[in-house]
Amino acid sequence: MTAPSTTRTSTRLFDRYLREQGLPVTHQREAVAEAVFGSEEHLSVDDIERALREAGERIGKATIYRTLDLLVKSRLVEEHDFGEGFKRYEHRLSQQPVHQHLVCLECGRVDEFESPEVPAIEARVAREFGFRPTRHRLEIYGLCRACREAGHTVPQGGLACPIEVL
Amino acid sequence: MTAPSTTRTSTRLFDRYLREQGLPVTHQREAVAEAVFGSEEHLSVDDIERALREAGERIGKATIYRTLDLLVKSRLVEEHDFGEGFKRYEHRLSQQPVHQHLVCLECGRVDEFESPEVPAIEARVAREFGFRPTRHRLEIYGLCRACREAGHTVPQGGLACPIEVL
DNA sequence: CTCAATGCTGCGACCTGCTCCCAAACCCAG
DNA sequence: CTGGGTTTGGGAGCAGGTCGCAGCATTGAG
Repeated sequence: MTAPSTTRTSTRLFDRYLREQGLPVTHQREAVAEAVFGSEEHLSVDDIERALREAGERIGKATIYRTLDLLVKSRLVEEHDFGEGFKRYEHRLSQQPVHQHLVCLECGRVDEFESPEVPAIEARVAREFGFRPTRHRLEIYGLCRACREAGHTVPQGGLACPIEVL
Repeated sequence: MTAPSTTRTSTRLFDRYLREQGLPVTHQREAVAEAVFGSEEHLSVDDIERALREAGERIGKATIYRTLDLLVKSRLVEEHDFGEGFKRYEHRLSQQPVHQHLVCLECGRVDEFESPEVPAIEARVAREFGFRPTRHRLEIYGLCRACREAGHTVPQGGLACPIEVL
């Protein structure tokens, strides 16, 4: 694993968080943090385990899960669930703090986009429902350019228009 | 289970779908369909099993899952994943065909709202990324009015503003 | 620097949601 | 009604994720 200076610096931020919380700064925690900060992808736990193994680290999966919880609590890392049956993790440094996701149903590629409309939607809903929003997610699923140009299609095959069929 | 006429009518639609696909219309399939069409909630598989048991039906869970797949394929039912570790199912009759969700982090209550902004967002993203959208989800998580008034808060406790701390 | 106390680690057992397998039951065309 | 292909059900199996505990690393006090 290449560890450019930004990765190290990010890990220091996590170290600081741990100390602020009175938690021990352990080698394992730093290794997991480096793995996450060292990638710009949306990593599965499996990806993280593999990266650690390739870096020569031997860390139990329980520890990986526990450390990811801490990283999420520290707000340095965001947890995502794209409905694949497992979670993905993405660090929040060097990226727009708020962004939405574009998920390709064919190849699994995830792109990010900004949506300035969302805060207004949140505000309107908060007013109408007396709801206090803390976070949101907007995901668009479909075919990315590459898969579309490769001729892939998303299977549908349901009723043409179920509600009007009656 | 009370089965008002709309529920029955919905089940007929499903029967029609099955016949169109050359699939047998079985008692079990109709019972699962009735359970889903008979509720306005966002049902977990557990909810559905319970409803069937209360209705005196004894149906294996494999059959429930298989039937839910068919209901989703027929487009009469929508599948949701609110990040709880399991799926929820909601029928699509007698409701606005496109709507977004408001999920309370305290009590799990799910409300629905419309968001006319979303189609424009989809169109913009399609243009910018060469992406062909097929579906989307917009979910806002937070505290519903009742939980807010009951004094609940959502725990946060991370770095105040991690990125600027450096 | 040393040591004790605190709390982390890692292993494996466990849990949960969900899928697979196959004999027996069922649907439905003829 | 009968035959043949499909579905069903119950349990085993699978994958992601959590838990419990003995042993050990980190930390802060002295």
